[in-house]
Amino acid sequence: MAKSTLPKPTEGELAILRVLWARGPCTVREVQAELEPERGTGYTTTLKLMQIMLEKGLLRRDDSQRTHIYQAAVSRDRTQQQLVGQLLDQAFGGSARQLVLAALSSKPSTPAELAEIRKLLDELERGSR
Amino acid sequence: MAKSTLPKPTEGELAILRVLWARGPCTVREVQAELEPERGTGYTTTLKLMQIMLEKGLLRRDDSQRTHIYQAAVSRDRTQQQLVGQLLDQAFGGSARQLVLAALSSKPSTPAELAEIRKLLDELERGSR
DNA sequence: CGTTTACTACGAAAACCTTCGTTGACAAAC
DNA sequence: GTTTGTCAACGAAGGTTTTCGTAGTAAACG
Repeated sequence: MAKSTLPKPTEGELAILRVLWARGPCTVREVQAELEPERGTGYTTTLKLMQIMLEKGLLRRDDSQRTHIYQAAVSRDRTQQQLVGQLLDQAFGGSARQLVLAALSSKPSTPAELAEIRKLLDELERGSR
Repeated sequence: MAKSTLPKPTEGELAILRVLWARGPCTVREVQAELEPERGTGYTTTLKLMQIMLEKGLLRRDDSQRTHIYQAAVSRDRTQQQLVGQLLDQAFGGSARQLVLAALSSKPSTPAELAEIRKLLDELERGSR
């Protein structure tokens, strides 16, 4: 290991990662097309951001063709865990219970979703860990 | 209402809010003393940050005495909800279940804590919303 | 009083993030 | 082969965050 030192993605970077996680390897143009409606930024903005992310090690790219292909270098799960862990420390004093409470009350969950979370608890308790 | 437009606290600001939430109204010196070990920043840094937070509306202060007394102008619950809601959208596509999963696996929880969360679920289900 | 101490205010510097205009290279179309 | 369009690279500007040095001011003390 050695990847613990990967920087925390910024808001703009996270938007790009979202696209790459969902669609797999993409060109800048594809990412830009996906993001344009929601962010309204131009092509060069997205390009620049992705180049910076490459330098930071958040993305990888294949530049053997004229049109470069980018992909995420960090996994979704790992990044989500990093972000939530950080929030846990910074805003919740490490109390997972409080975080869960805030999460569930910030957005009304469907009963189905609550049931799923309950199932999750069962698994966690069983497998201890 | 009208407070929905309060800015999202930055990392440094959050550290200050943590202290004020825990200890109630404080002088800059008190906040600084609390933060110094963990952040290593000087007195004027903390002061400046708190002054900026005052401008942003994140803090209130009583300056009737020479030594000003600051307190949080945003509630802990509300801020936590704001932050977690944002993270939910930006990194979890709105899936509370995934966020809870990440939270619980990012830090091993004690069985006691798991039980508490379970109780929380019960309450949420009972009281709906 | 005059000196020391404690505190706030101000300004500026450094780092980072976001944005975009411009340029040059390459390829496809005519 | 020239024109037209697409793409990556570069650099710069504007904004925000974080940091601190310096200076001014009120209080405390002798």
